[in-house]
Amino acid sequence: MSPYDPSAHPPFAVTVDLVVLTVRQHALCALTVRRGEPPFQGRWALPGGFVRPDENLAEAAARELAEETGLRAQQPAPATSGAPGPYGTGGAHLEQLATYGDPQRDPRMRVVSVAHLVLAPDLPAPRAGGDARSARWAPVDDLLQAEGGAPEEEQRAQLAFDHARILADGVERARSKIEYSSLATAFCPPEFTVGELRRVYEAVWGVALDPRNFHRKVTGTPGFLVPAGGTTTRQGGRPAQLFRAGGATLLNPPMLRPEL
Amino acid sequence: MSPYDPSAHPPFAVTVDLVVLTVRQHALCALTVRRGEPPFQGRWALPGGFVRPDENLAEAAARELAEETGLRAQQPAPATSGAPGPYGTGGAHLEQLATYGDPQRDPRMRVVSVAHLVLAPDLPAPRAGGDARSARWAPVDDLLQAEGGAPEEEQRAQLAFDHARILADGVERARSKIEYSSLATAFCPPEFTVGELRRVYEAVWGVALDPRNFHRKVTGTPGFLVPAGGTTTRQGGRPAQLFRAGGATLLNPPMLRPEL
DNA sequence: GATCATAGTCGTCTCACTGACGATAAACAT
DNA sequence: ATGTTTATCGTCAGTGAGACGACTATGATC
Repeated sequence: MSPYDPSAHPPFAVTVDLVVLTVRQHALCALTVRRGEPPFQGRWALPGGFVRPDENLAEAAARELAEETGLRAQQPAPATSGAPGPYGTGGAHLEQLATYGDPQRDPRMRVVSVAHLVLAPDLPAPRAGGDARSARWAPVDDLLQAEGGAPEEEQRAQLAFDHARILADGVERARSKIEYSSLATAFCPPEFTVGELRRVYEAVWGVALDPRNFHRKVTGTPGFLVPAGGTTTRQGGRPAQLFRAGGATLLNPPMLRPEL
Repeated sequence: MSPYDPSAHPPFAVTVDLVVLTVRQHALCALTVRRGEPPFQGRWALPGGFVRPDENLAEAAARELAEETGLRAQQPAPATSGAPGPYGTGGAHLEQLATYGDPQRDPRMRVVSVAHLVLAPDLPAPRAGGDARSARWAPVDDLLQAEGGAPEEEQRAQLAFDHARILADGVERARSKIEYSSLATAFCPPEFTVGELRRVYEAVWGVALDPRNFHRKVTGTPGFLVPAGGTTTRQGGRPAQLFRAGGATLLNPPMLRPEL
């Protein structure tokens, strides 16, 4: 077989799917949209859509993100290559996750989907997308525990296509990445307190962390947090110092996730 | 725009490219093949090829690996999904790396390439592929330092397409992954000594490690290494105990890569 | 207004682990 | 016999994390 023979390549559709995560009310939540047409009509799915001929994968993901959530998505910085990696999206973090291309993953045709991971602060309004499809935030625990041999009720809660696995992979990526990077700040507003950042870690990992050790760790890591100058009392209790994300992206040594 | 409209999707070609790494003579090397046709005729490139209609991405990568290197590639275990992750390939480790889909990355048509990373022990014969293309192992340092504004000689050494970036991403993945996983054993034969494993780390990271601390670390991590029962003197010096890779895949705490 | 609840911040102690490095062991080369 | 090479065991000091005590500053409640 000769590689790159244009007449030989089978027809593929290429899409981007989005795992958009945020932390709301102490729970890690993912954005889901309700499907308006078969297959999986009425079921929830991850937002996504086709890659257009003139855009790269990151641009397609940013465009879909803007269309589905209204999240302002700045263009991926240099865009000189299709390489993965984080690109700024006006507050939200966007990076390529993985690609899913099982022949049977879409019953209608051969679809290869390049999944992207988005980490966003809790949005003021979880508005639906411009194309009138309804959207909602759902706790990832609810979305994922519906897997396995389950009664009919849970059947309806299951995500369409292979989106449950994509979501699981995205959640795992987020869980491991906040260990060794400053990515947890992507879940926070521009200014936040140490306690708010700690609650992000607790929600993403599903564990309780010691406030004192956490405070020592994050304030003691150079470049992780920079004081923003004010204090806030929005959490109740003693006023807390406000911080902004520092320039450092890598945490060394990493934040340790408690066992079990 | 209606998602999943079959008539609306532009024609994409989907390929897999392979970053095949091994350690030979104290250097991290990558497998490259010489291109026999334009564009980039005569230049070196990463092995790869089209995904066939009836195979998933992992299967396509394993098939290309077998075709280009003769490496026996077992079928990815359950293959119930197109999800990324390691699958056994008869000694060599195979995992999805990232996907590259810039509109201009191939001058002939829109090609989306799902790159995979393969870690293999030093092969007895670096044989060329079945399709008569010449193949060779090249130190990744040579392949990557050819980047940047360089004289004409280095121009010829540069990899075709965006393969230099794909290779760089694969090398970085390997470098970081041996920190917190037992993946370095994928570069070793079934039975190996602590010193051989240390030389793998030294070659991949490009640093010198203290033999005594390294020995303490790897033998003290439960499940990392299991004694194979014999000794060998193939490295000269005092005979060394032979080990096999243990069941543990995650190293906790991780092996620390020295600064700079 | 005193008390309580809540949350933030600073310290202390101990243990695990790492990096630096000394010392010994078992092979081969000369 | 002696030196060289590589493997393996031990020691010691410093860093950082987990456990947890103590104190502080706010709002809520009696």
